[in-house]
Amino acid sequence: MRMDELDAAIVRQLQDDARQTNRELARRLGIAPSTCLERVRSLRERRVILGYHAQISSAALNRGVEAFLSVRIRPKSRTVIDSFKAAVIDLPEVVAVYVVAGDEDFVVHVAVQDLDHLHAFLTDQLAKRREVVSFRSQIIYQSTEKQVREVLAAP
Amino acid sequence: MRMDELDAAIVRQLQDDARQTNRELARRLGIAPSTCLERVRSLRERRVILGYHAQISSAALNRGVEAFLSVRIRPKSRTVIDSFKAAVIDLPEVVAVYVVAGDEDFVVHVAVQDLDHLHAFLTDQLAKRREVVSFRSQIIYQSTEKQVREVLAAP
DNA sequence: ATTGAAATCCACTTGTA
DNA sequence: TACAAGTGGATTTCAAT
Repeated sequence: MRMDELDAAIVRQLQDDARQTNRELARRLGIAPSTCLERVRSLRERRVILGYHAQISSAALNRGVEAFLSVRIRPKSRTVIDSFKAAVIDLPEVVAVYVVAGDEDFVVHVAVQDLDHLHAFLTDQLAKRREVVSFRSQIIYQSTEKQVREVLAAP
Repeated sequence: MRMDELDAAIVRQLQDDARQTNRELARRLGIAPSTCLERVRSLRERRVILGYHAQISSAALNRGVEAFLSVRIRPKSRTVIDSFKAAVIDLPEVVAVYVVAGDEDFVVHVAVQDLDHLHAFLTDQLAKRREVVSFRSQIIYQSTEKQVREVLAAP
């Protein structure tokens, strides 16, 4: 289950470009294509690589406005938490749901076409729920995402 | 630049699995492989598809603890905003940086090995910066991400 | 585990409508 | 714009180390 330097390099490469050919990947790492293929297969089986996803322009999907909504709910019982999470993730405006510790209980990442739709979502979908005590909005002006590199364990 | 139903279907498929072969993709959509290839190429050229990325298990990368840090800075000048953003994105603990409107100015998504490292990051890296007025932490217990589907424009 | 070689499969181009 | 067929190249398997 442990990752060596080669696994880490493969992971870095595939995070950067998941569609590069196996040959190209092998060449960059200085190993044989068959070895590379076996490594990648193992990483998938060990659930180090969880999947391969195309990154899509939000604007092209007609979702020009994104926001984080930090939501406080009550009561904080498992059933209420689970049902809120399940209901919210199914809404088409929602991109991601995070259960968090802090002032609020959830962070909901939404992506909508414009500010009107954001407002409509807040009032018609979120505020209407009885378990929602309060929420806070953070409209996203810019976002920068990075590759996640392995943290080396102490030797 | 406009997307039709076929483009939307391709985008959905590649969000789900970016490594499926062009033939497989074509078969699912009921079109010829050459047609499919041309469509995908066009989507890349039009910057609808921005890239292809492997999704990696945080735990496998030795980053078992994730958090959102909402940060207030001062002054809110462009130079300070830009330099804070540039400095923070380069820190290895940081996964993503969002410039936001709301109570705070930034949301910083971090992924670290454990709570000790989170605390060290907050005190040694974040709180030390002179432009940081205050911040708020939300530790992520669970996260659920979704596919983003196209919002259809009104006909 | 890693490899080279063989066999299968696919990407990409071209030609046609 | 869509398709079918062809070719060069890639993926994948496997025997050997």
